[in-house]
Amino acid sequence: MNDPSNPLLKKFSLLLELTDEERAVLMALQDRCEIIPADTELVHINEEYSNTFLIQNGWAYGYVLLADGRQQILSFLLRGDFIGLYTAVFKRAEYSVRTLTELTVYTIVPERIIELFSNTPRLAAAVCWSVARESVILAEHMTGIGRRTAYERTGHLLLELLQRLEAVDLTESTSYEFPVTQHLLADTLGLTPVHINRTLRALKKDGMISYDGKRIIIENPSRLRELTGFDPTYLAQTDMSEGNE
Amino acid sequence: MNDPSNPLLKKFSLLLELTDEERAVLMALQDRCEIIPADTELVHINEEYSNTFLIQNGWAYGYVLLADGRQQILSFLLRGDFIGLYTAVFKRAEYSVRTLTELTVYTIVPERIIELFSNTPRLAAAVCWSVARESVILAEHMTGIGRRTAYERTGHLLLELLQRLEAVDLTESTSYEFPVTQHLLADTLGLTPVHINRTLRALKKDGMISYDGKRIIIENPSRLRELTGFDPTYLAQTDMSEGNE
DNA sequence: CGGTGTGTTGAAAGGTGTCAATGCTAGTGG
DNA sequence: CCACTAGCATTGACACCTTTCAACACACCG
Repeated sequence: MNDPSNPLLKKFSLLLELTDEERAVLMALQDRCEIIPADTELVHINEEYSNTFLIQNGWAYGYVLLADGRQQILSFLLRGDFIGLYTAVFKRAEYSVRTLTELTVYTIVPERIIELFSNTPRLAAAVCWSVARESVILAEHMTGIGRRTAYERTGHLLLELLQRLEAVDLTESTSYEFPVTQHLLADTLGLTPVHINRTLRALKKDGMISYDGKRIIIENPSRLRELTGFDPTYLAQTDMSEGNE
Repeated sequence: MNDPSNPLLKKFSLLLELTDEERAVLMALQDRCEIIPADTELVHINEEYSNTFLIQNGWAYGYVLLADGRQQILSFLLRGDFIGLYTAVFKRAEYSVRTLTELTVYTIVPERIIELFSNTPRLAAAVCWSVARESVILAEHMTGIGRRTAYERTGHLLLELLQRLEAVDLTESTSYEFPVTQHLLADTLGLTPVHINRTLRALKKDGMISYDGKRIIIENPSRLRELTGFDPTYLAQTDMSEGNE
């Protein structure tokens, strides 16, 4: 019951000192473990939520589709991230979510999340924190797309992913597996696949990264941080309001 | 105590049927009414939150500043919107907030918000809903900046504002006061002031809007909705999960 | 009345998009 | 084991949207 490797316990432990009761509630929240194939739609925009998941392994992404086929990737979802958490507060999904790789998830019974609010206020606050954090990451991506050059925002995203993957032990030094196609990367950064390709090559040529199609190596993290104005503050996972601890 | 014109009661009433006790708690949340001059910094990024407000009148905006002076406006905050709500979950501000016009606000004691989580779970869920809604609007702006043309995203924003202002009785038919400078509009939409100017003129020339520098009139809402792919679903204020009602 | 902020306009430069062709790799089936 | 295919990455030429730079008009205000 106190399995320290459990992703949900680990995630929430960063935010607050969990009591035994809270640990028990969190463990009970997690139903069963499931494997979902790559490229599967998990949440469909405007439809009623059916499931909530916590990612154990693999990548997924949230996105919005425009009428003419253009799409915008809103977020990459990694180990420890929730999928469909909004089920706790919204009736219908506000955007779609799709698996990128094969995904190992813990399924979560949505009703249990709602019960959190009644019975364990500190955990409710932590859920609220998760929702808010998503919004912070969105804000950062938005300033990227709106005000950074292609070069800056591409580097910025790669650094963000390094940081987030590091927090869940999916990096090796400054490299990580990167299952994102350039087309998807383009839809994330508001560029075209062709231009993403050129930008990646520019990053390679400048000695900032290596990339063989499967794995990203950040060759010169500190220089890249300078060039892209990357400030990891927004990713901090330990700054929950003390009033809830 | 049951003042139906109170903005906070009105806001939350849309989400759930408030009990008398909940009404009382919400009223007690609101401390005093205050007037803040235009162009005042209310929340400073990375600093500890000092205040939470609920807007009664006037405009404010959230923004992020890059090192070299570039800035991205993240959101416009209107009547009924919270400022610094994140104080409930974050220790430090994730972005700055500044008044655009003179602002009439209700001040809210942050500690009281935290108490909400312990004592009135349904209100806690409503706060969480507010946080989530912000994230939904951010997502929509992001797809705008990332995947829509200057013309589309400008029209889209003007339609969004029409819809949001309508919900708080600040429109006259399809027109509303618009205190945003073109420079600020540029920083919102990821464009330059010059190009915003040209885009607004194009919208005027096409008979979509009128604009005299102070007031926007949407001349042809349905056509503009078509042209910009505006789907107001994401702004709905009545779709909180039933589990919390 | 001059200063400052805002809006407007034109010309030119440049970043990014579009179009199109080629190469590469993995998977499939004969 | 070898075509064959499909998807993705790569590259070049060119077009175009948006930016940059610059100048001017206008309103507000001390």
